[in-house]
Amino acid sequence: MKNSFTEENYLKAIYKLSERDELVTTTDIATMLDIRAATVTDMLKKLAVKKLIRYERYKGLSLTEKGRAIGVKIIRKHRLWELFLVQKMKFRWDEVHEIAEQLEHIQSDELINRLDEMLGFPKADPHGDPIPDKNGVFGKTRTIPLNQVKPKVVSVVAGVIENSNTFLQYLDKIGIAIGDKITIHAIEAYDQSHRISVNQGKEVFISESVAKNILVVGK
Amino acid sequence: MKNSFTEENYLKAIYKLSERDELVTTTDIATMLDIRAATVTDMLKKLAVKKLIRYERYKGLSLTEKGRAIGVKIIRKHRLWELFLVQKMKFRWDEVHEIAEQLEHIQSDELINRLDEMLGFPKADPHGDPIPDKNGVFGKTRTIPLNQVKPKVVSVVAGVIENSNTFLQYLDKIGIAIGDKITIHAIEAYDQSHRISVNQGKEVFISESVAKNILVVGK
DNA sequence: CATAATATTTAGACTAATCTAACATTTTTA
DNA sequence: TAAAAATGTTAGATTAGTCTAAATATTATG
Repeated sequence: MKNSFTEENYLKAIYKLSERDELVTTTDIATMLDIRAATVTDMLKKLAVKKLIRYERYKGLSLTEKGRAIGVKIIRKHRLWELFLVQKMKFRWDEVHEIAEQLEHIQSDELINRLDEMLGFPKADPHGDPIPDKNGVFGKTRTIPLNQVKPKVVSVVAGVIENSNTFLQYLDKIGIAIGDKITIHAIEAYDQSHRISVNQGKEVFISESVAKNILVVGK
Repeated sequence: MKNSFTEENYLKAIYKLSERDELVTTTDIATMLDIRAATVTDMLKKLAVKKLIRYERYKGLSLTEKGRAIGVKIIRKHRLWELFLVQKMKFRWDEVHEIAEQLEHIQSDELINRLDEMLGFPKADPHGDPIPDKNGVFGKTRTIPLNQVKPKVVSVVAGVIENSNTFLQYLDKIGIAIGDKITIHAIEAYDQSHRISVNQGKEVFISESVAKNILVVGK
C-alpha cells in the first residue's frame, strides 16, 4: 500500500515523459533518472504488477489512472513546495529545486492542502510550471513568451522556458521575479533587444533571447 | 559521506537514550525503534566503523562528538518543524509528530536556519521540549509544572510533561496552547484543583493532575 | 557460586534497488 | 531485405536494512 520514494520518482518521471508522448520507453526513463536500462526494466515489471502502468515487453508503457494520480500528486507537491520556499522562505528560484526534490515525498494530504491554501491556490510554480489542484487537474493558464507581447501592454511574469540556474540567476540579478509586472517600452529594430520596465520601476535592457525565455500572462 | 534516514533515526534514538544514561544498550535501541536486537547489533557495527559511536561487544555504546552532532541536529529539525506546523500551518499539537518524523530528514542547513529565524529562534517546541541552536547547544530555560506556581503570578505555557494525544487534545479543548499566559486564581484545598484564567480570559477549572502535567516558565 | 534468566551477538536468509555482462528484439540503413 | 545499430531484457551479483533461530556472554538469584 505504501509507495517508496523510488517508486514515486519513477511515476513522476514517467508522467513527465507522458506529457510529450503517451508511449514511454525504457531508455527515456533510464536517461531521466540517470540509472541503467536494466534497472528500469526490473522496476517496470513491479509497477505493472501493482497496476500503476500498462507494460508489455519491448513495447513501451503508459500510466494507468492510478499511476498517473501518484505522478501528478508528486508534481503538485514539488511545485507547491518550490513556491513556498521562494515566497515564504525567501529562497531564489534557482535554489529551490533540490530541496523540493526531498519535500515532494512528505506524506500528508492535510499539510499539502494547507500549503496550497496558504499560497493562495497558485496556478504555477516559480519556474512557471503549472500546479495541478488537489484532484490532479491542471488549470489552463496560457502563458506566452515576453517577446510576443506588444509594447505598452502590461504583463505578469509567470515563469521561464529554459530554467537553467545561470538564467534564473541572471533574472534575479537584473531584478525580475515571478509576479513582477513588465511593460515593454521599445524593441530595437536591428537586434530585437527589448527596453522594459519592471513594476513601473527603472528601465532595463534585455536581449531577444532573454525575452523569448520569459513566460508571461497577459493582464 | 551521506547519512541515510535509517542511520539518522538510530543516532536520534541513541541521543535520546543518552540523555537518561550515558551508556546505551542494544535492547534499549531495539525497543525505541521497534526492531529486533539482532538488527541493532548489525547497525552498531556500521556506526562504529563510521566513528559515530564508541562500541564494544556486549559492553553497550556511547555517541562520539560526530554522532552526537547528527543526533542533535535531527532533534533540532524535528522540533523546529513541529513548531512550524503548529504556528504557521495551524496544526494541533497532537497532529504534528508524524509529519515532523518525515520532515526531520530534509537536508538543507539553509532551510532549517531560515525556519529557525522565521519562528524567532524558539527555545522549545509545542510539547515544551527544548530546541538546540545551530551549534547543537540547548538553552537552559528551566520550566516548572503549573502546580508549583503561586496564585496571582502570571506564567507562560511552555509545554507538557506527558504528551499523549488525549492530553493534548484535552488542553486544546479547554483552550490552552503554547505561549498562553496563565494566572492561577485559587487552589481548592480539598482536591488541589486549580481555578485559572488563560490570557486574562474567562476562568476554567483544571484538576491537580492536569496542573502537574503543564510546564510553564515564570514571567 | 552454580545455574537460571536476560541480553547480546552470530549465522543465514530475504527484499528492494541497483549494477554489469550477455542475450534478444526491434529499428534503421546500405 | 539482410546486416548493423539501437533498444530492451535476462541472469547473476551487490548493498542496506531487516528478519528468525541458534549460540554466547552477562547478570541475577536460590
